[in-house]
Amino acid sequence: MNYWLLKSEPNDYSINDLEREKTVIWDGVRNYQARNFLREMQPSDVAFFYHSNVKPPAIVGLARIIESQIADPTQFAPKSKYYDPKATADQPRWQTVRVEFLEKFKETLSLPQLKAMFSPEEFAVVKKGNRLSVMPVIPEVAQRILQTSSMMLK
DNA sequence: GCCAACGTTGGC
DNA sequence: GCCAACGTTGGC
Repeated sequence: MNYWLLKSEPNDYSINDLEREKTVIWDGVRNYQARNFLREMQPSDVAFFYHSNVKPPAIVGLARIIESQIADPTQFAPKSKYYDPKATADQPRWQTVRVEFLEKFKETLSLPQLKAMFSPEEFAVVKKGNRLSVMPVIPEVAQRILQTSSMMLK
């Protein structure tokens, strides 16, 4: 089982949206490095849900990957801003996953807190200028985040 | 709102 | 294949 981090601007799609909808196809990723990570995801993997472009940016909860290797439907939709004319049903260019809501942290873990806990080498999200919206999380980092968030429940 | 740090595009 | 120009992300 692997851990991941998924960024989303809450104005666009927040953890509350996921909690309400239960599951969602993580569509609209149009960066090759991020897509390659999406292709590696397997059902039962766990993703940290990160809110970007807000004050403060923070990890706000957990989601689980429940279906992998989904062709991102927006690539076939001419009216979508994510439409890709080079994609065909036979040869989709953008694969993604379906995630389900797991939990919302009682206390979120802000970017300043994450910077205090982790080096840029062990956790890329704290690296200055990092723009990647999908990234792996090494087990040591995942465990420390989970421990910290469960401690804050008390 | 600013701007650093990218990723992409396209001319050559 | 190089790289300048441009566009986007996202922290601050």
